[in-house]
Amino acid sequence: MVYRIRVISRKKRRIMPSAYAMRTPYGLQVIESCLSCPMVKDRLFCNLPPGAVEGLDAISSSSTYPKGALLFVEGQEPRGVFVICNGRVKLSAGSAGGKSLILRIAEAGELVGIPGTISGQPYEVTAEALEPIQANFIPREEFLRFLRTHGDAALRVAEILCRVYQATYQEVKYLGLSGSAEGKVARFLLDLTHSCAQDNEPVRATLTLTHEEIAQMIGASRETVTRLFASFKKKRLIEIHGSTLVVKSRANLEKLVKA
Amino acid sequence: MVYRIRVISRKKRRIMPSAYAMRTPYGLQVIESCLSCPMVKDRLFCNLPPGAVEGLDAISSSSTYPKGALLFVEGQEPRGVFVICNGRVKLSAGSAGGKSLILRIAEAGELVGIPGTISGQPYEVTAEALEPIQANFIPREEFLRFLRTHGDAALRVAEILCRVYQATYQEVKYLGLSGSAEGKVARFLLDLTHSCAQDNEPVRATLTLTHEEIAQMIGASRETVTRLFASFKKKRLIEIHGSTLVVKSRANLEKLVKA
DNA sequence: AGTGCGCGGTGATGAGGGTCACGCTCCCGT
DNA sequence: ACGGGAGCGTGACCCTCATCACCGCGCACT
Repeated sequence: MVYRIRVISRKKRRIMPSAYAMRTPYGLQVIESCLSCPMVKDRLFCNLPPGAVEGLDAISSSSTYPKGALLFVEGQEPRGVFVICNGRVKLSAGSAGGKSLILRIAEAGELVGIPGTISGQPYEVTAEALEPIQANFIPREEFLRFLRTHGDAALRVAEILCRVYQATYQEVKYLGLSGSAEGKVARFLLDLTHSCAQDNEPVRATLTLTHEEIAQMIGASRETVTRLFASFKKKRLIEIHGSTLVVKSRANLEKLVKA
Repeated sequence: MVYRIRVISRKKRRIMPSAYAMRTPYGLQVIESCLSCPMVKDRLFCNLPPGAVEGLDAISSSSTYPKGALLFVEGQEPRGVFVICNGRVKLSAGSAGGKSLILRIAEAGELVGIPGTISGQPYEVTAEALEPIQANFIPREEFLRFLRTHGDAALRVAEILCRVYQATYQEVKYLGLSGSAEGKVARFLLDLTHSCAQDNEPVRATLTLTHEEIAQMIGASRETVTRLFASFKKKRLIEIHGSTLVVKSRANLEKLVKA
């Protein structure tokens, strides 16, 4: 049950989604404010009264980070909140003993560091850029002041917090409710292809995480993940070609989750 | 790894904290509104502008529930939010297969069911009264309308959501980061006596949960909890007299957590 | 080309802990 | 008084999975 971090160093990522690739050198500010760029997932602050978005723009500053950069680390005093413009950010928790657990992967449009920023408690997780990313930073005090004067934005933030909570809750179900490692991997694969609804059609997805990272997400060892992937392939449940994953039978995977 | 529910029926609780004991028959409304009664932990809606609390009073209705009553169950459409006036409420998640996992125990003054109410997603957990309780219910629509018109209350709700998130995050650390069952139980005991700060003085606490429930909180089997309690007693780390627990050495327990 | 490193794949091994199967002690209801 | 049920205690068994120790591959350097 001990998931030691085998490698501490920055990982070279083999798969680099070209959409996110940053051609600019580190530190160069490319977009003035990405609050105005399309927020793919959350659309956090749209539908706000006129003036609100401008107010946000005024207090936020955009910058880029190289792969492996740490936006903040566990236990740090909360400085503020980050809005991810593009790229993905890994949120993980460590423990004394070198174990590490990935809570979620934040994607473009998501907020990172809100719980700490709202509550004033130290950041509970460590945020690391999985790729070169661009993000907006909003300092805590300014953000809180903004929320106090824009009640509807506060409600929006509450909704976002719900989503963060939901993700964490998912993690709990991973770790606690799926009895076997087999069930966890199965559930992970189902979550990956969650968006595609049809039940028994083969579903494609892109596997952007290493076995090691998957292991840290579901609370298992790297070897177990490798072995179970092999086992699933043998059972014709999945296929893997390069970095694309094909789920052949969602129904059968679901059976494994329940078992 | 399968924590089957051995017993489904309502449990008779041996320890009944007299402070919470309801002398009134089920259904009788005792206090008109408990929003005005002391909110021990959260003090949720104090410091709000005049009129706000009254507005909340107007849309909330108080009632009592017997031990074992379900405020809501997992998967249900969110009807609204509950404010616990006294008594404790168990929030748990089940899985197909009879497994069950306790996420947290909500106490007097806490809100129950907020994530669902805010986000509109079905309740993710089941809320069951551990004792006869009294609670205020605020319907979803009214609550949202109230938040929209009272921005500062929305911010307060965001803070409360943070706390809910924190609790869930704790749970994740239980399940994922503490390698052995021994570590989990040790961490649980430390959390129990969390408030008492001194490090090596014996600390007293009241054990209100059964071994089975503790097992469900930390993701272990009932037998393991029993065995580890015995082991800790043998190692002079703790003592148990009736329902009171004495932690002799927090420092040594902390060593076990790290291991 | 050579070398290093990150990553995936696999076998052997062992222990931790889940499960089953009991027995015991309270406490409650009748 | 006497079930009966809920909760605790404990022994035996055995399966899962973490761990260690390898190897091979491919990419990115210089």
